[in-house]
Amino acid sequence: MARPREFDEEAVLLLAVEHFWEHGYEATSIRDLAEVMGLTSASIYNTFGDKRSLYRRALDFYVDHSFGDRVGRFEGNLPPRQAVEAFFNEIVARSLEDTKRGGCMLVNSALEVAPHDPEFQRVVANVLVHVEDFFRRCVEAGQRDGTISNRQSADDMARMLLGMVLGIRVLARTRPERALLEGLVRPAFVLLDPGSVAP
Amino acid sequence: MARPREFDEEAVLLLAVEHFWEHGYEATSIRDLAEVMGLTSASIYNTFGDKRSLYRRALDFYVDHSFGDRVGRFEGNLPPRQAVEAFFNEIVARSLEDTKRGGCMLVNSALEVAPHDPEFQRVVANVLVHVEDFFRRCVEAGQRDGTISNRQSADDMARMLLGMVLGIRVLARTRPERALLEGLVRPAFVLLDPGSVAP
DNA sequence: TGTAATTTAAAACGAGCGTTCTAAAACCCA
DNA sequence: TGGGTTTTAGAACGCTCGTTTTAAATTACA
Repeated sequence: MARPREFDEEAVLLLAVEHFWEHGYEATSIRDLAEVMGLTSASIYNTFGDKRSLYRRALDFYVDHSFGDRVGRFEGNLPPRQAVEAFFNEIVARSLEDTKRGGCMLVNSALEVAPHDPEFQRVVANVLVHVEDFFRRCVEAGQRDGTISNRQSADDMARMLLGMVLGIRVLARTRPERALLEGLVRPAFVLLDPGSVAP
Repeated sequence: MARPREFDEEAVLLLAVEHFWEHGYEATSIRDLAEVMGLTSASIYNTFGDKRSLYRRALDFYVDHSFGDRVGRFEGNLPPRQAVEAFFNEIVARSLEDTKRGGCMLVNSALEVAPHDPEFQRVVANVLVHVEDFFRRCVEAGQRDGTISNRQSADDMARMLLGMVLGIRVLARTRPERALLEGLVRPAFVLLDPGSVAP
């Protein structure tokens, strides 16, 4: 009936993700994207709609393949305490090998796009809630099996862990130093340790 | 000899700070700034040079009047443990009353400008080092006077506190919820408590 | 009071922006 | 093989960007 596409939609979307991830929303032009994706602007608009819609697709793709994937791999496959530690170790490792200096696209979106765009604010906040929930489930399970301290509420522990993740991702983008990032998580892990007793 | 300026340089710089702070670098145009500052673009270029130089001046101004001011007010005037707590309490309070959703201009710069601009990377990293040093001095002093636990090294404690600050400022921009931010800092304060003993 | 110096106001510059339009090209089914 | 449909390529649109220019306005000092 009609002429078929000459490209794979997911493949070019991934290329868009990588560029948005590294350069952000405002600093990326449609012409930049066309070059990186190997398409003309007409093909981009035909396939993804306008720039904002493409960014939305890119962000969703990123979230599914980073946070979403990570939670899925660890939860259930690891004891809760190890799941938390694995989550942090992977984020620190990712941050240290991030030579493109892209940081975390979700955190970047939280600061560049979300504050003045209600839709993106909702999307970003929703992901952060999911990460917090993951931490809370881990902490609750760890408190039950005795691998995580129950001196603090699971709610507060999850909140703190969420804050640490975000702090790591900000720090990593201007000071990607191993000693700094690894030293940062040590006290958090100590706080998880059971057996600490108030004076 | 010559016609004098019709405006106060510091006053209009503050107006530029407020706009950059809320909207970021890329999304702010010279025309936006001219309107906000009540100047023509020619006056802006005469006084501050190009857009990037003005942003640099604005960021320096912001840092001096937020982090710099805060460290100066607390260190020396408060016992070390209280200095840390006051620092966090003020940041949480600021974040919750931040109706403009500007977040922290330094964190914004760390993610938008610094990654691809060596000069700004150096500036931002330098400020973060100063904040970390402030925390380290507080922890060391607190460990000496017995108000802060010495189970963790002052280096690691300072790193964690720095990470928490950045995490709060990111979270506050998409989820400015009191329970979240206040719950986030509670475990950190518990970690500071002396008297906790390993099992 | 006139002249040199500087700041203003406002127009103008070229470049790049997001987006759309016009044709030509490529395919499937009749 | 031809007609209908979609995708391509690339020019084009109007607009805004950062920055500069031109000329009028304003001052201090000779």
